[in-house]
Amino acid sequence: MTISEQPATLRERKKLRTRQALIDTAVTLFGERGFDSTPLDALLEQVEVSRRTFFRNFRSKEDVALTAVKQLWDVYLDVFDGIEKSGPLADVFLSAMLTTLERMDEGWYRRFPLTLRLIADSPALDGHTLRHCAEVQAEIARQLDEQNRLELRLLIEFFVAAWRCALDEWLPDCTPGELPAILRRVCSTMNSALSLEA
Amino acid sequence: MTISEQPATLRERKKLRTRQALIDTAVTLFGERGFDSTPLDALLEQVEVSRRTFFRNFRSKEDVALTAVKQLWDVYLDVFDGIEKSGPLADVFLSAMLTTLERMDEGWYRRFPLTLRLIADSPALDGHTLRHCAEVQAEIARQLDEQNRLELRLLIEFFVAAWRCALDEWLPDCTPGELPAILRRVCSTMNSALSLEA
DNA sequence: TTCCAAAATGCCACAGTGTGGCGTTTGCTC
DNA sequence: GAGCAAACGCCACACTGTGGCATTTTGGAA
Repeated sequence: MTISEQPATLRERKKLRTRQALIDTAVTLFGERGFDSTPLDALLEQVEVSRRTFFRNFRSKEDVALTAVKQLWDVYLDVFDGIEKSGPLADVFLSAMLTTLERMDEGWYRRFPLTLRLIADSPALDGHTLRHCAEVQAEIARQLDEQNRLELRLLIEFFVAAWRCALDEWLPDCTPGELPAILRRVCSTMNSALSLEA
Repeated sequence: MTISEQPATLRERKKLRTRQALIDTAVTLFGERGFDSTPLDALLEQVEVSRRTFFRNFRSKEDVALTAVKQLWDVYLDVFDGIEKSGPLADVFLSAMLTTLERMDEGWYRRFPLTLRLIADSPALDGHTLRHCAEVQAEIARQLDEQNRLELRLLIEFFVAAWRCALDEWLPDCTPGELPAILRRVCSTMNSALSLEA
């Protein structure tokens, strides 16, 4: 599961409920009417919250649409933090992602493909996602801070690139069980990609 | 040189002059006062053009700030289109960029470092740049359309990642002559990065 | 030189996003 | 039930980006 904490107080539960309603409604609504062509007010009206409350929960319109992506990387950073780092780092990055994928719940596997399609259709969302990936990469590098800064930085870039490639291959079907296999295949292709001939 | 065409007609020269004034003023003004905290009106007032004319020349506030980046990739795509593709593709990508760097003029080498600093300070600009890189990558892939789609896609991702790493290493000094050497060094590190151990 | 058509510009109004102030409601605690 | 703090809704505002329309400027041709 991503996060299954049960907040004791009623107030926090209520707050979480509207937050979740905003997330769910956003993905479906933007999916139906398009992200760019759907005013934020349409979402607020449907969930029945004021703009003020929305912006207390999310930084931007893009933020709420990309919640599934952020959740994934949050879990990834958590998994990566607790994983044993030995052997080839590329394998560590990969197995951390495989573990992460196992932790995500069914709700996430429903929302994530929808989010990917939103991203594919909206340059603004794509830019936001890439920027978020960059932040995650910086965070990973911070955790590993070693001497081979350049090689480490490159490897992180390569892995995230492989992940995005895997998502592109997964996008048409989006069968949850196939994603790990696709990611493995893409990662095993990395070496031969570097020596590709024209 | 990037583009040194002399438009015959006075009208086009005038238009290019205001366009160039917008570009130059934007980089310096945003550099002084920050991209996010500088209203577009400040730029328009300084160059003495209306908002309407600005948006006929540029798609957005980010667009004008990132002109140097777009110019680079425009030249790169042009160089890459005419280059001989033989041997390791990674070398082809690298030499195309080296040729591109030789083609850029002094004005560009003055604006480009300023632009890089703007990007480093503004997440919005960073997102726009990454998105633009993605479009360039898609264009390169389109030119090469072969059978090994996955390996090709990965290699392109890796090269652009290496380029961004090189820029990060170059950013502190920004000595124009050092960039090719840095890029060569980063590219030669790609192989060992993949086999990095924890 | 003069006149016309096209292009470029400026002005105005509007939609949409995001922020801050401020009063009001709601839930927590005693 | 009373007091308190958190969350909320309403309002006004700044900024970005778009479209309509009148005006000026320029290129070209009579």
